[in-house]
Amino acid sequence: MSEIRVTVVSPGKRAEQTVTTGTKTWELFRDDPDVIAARVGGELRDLSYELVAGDEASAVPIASEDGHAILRHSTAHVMAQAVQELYPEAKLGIGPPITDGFYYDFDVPQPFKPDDLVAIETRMRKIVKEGQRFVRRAVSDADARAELAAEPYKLELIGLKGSDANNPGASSPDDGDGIGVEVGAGGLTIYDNVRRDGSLAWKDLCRGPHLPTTKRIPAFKLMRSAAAYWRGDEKNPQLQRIYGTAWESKEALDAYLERLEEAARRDHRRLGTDLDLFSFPDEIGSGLAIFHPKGGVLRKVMEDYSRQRHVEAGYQFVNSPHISKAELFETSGHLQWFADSMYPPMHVDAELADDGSVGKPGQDYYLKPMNCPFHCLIFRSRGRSYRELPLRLFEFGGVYRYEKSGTIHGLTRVRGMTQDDAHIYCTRDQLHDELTSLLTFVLALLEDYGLDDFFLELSTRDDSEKFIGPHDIWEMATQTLDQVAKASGLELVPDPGGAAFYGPKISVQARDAIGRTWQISTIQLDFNEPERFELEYTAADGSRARPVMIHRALFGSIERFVGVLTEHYAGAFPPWLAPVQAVAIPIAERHEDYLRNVTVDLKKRGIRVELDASDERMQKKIRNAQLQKVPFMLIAGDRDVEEGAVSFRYRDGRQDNGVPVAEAVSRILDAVEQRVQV
RNA sequence: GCCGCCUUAGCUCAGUCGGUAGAGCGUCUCACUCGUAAUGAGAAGGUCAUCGGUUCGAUUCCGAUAGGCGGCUCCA
Repeated sequence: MSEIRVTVVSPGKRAEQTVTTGTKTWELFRDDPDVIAARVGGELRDLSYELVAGDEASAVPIASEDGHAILRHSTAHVMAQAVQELYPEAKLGIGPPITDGFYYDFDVPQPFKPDDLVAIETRMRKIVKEGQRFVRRAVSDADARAELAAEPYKLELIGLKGSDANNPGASSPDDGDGIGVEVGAGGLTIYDNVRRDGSLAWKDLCRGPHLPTTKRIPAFKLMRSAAAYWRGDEKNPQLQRIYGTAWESKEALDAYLERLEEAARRDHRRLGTDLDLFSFPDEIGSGLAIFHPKGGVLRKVMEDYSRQRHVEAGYQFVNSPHISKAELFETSGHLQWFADSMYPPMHVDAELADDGSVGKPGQDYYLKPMNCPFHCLIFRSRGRSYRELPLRLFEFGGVYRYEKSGTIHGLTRVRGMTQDDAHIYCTRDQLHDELTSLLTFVLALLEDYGLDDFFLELSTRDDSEKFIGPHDIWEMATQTLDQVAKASGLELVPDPGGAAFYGPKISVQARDAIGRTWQISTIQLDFNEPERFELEYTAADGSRARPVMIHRALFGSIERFVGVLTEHYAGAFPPWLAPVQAVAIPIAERHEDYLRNVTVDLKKRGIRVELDASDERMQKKIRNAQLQKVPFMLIAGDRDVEEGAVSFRYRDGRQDNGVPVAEAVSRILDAVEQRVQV
């Protein structure tokens, strides 16, 4: 038996160690029960990994990011075993860890019902209790095929892995489709689940690594089941997916569940009702919102401020109708590409002659899904000079899209919306500067709204045939977007192949209360419509040239932005946006007149203030204002009236007593003008 | 669009193993005039989403439609 040198790496420390050959990784970390795996030479390994000379190993604690992923992946295996024990006909899809949990897909004859999940969870607890070991075993492709002959989806994955050699981009371990979790870049491995008596309980094609045993799963819970298309493709069969979560302790699991409940409390759909902002009456139709007075004032403030900023940024304001003849959308191309997601046409003016023959053919009118064709017509309405460029046309344009029913979601995915839409026509030479200033404009505006939980996504073309337009402008525009985005210091997520067919795009992706992302701002180049509308301007040398067109929306849609902002602030909007900025609360009825004067003064200064003269006790009035998340409460009783003061209460419970009325007024005005949160 | 689940008062939800329904909050009325998150009493309010079927009888069982929720796909 010989000896080898290995290095144990821990934060800020490297310790060389001599061990005998055949030493397993777990022996390095035997003193720490929280260690469930190791990173050896950059690769995650099981604790049963046999060390070789020169290995550098660091511990992976269960509560780390890697540790969570391993724990959840292992829990997914336990779930799959439980499912196949209970439903032997179930075929395995994939089962990767995801943010805060894991899922596993199954092809089963009957979708899972809520009771099934309870049964599966019970069976999982039994498997955990059994303390089955996860045992890694390398297999050849041929052996894997033989062993997994009954698992058609696994066989397909093995086939995909084979094709990877020729097509590295097909499915790498890191492209987020979960397939890499099953089949790594190297040779295939199978993990056996082995009972304490040595018998084989279950096995799965898997890259690993895993926990040493199922006993090391401290806390887990199955969350829900849902259908998912195999390999994410609508044309493939739908599998039944079960989502679950797993944590290093019962406490961590409870904290996570509490976090979900907290998120539900900030859900804009709930707050929309609680704060009386908006609603979706069934009578109107799915995805069509009405804004109540408080939501209306929120929108008005947003729109007013947006208009002001657009004036400053050199935009011109235009308007266009909500409907148009089909011809316009044939010219723009929208009908060819997006007819399915447009509301069907209104056929008008058709007349039949007495003999039943067509007298007058009539016209098809469509609700507009986009504002750009109208703006192109404005550009084309007369001859344009290079001196007018960049021409920036802005409109709060109402558009309607017949989104698939299953995608409708509160204000964040609607069928009728208002875009803060503008189209910029410029020369190629102006493109770089225009994109640069645009992105600065976008980010500044988002900052004004206090939004900070977002990232940028750069959608570019790939080599496929679907993209049109000159390569050099694609390249230049993509580079410009990339440079400007990187200079912003924000996370920039590449989205290769995600561009629209007619141009590259940069978008701002905001996260909602439970982490779903929604596109808000977008800046998009369009090499298509100037062509289709034959847009031209006269250049300095008298020649005719085609402008480049930029689509851009900052809120994206006002509706979605209201939804995102509502969740961002959990309904506690900063004073400048708050539907009601201050409530005056008299301690007794005799203090009403005094406070009424204060509110009159505030209203004159443009503050949205209400006097609560209801028949309630003042404690109840404070509670009501608190629940409505009103930023400021001005409370007055005998002492305040005597002193010409108010008790100035913030919605977080802070309070300053005896604040002179003038100071109270200026505090409110300042907060509103500075657009600060309080 | 696909899969599953759901729809009872303005809101949040009980309930009826098939015999047409309750609570809390909110609303209205009255009393109380109160010092920092719920004063008390009373009243009104529901064709149990809609339509069809089964049944002596349907809010309850079945089907369809609409709407919602969670995913998947999609998102110009």
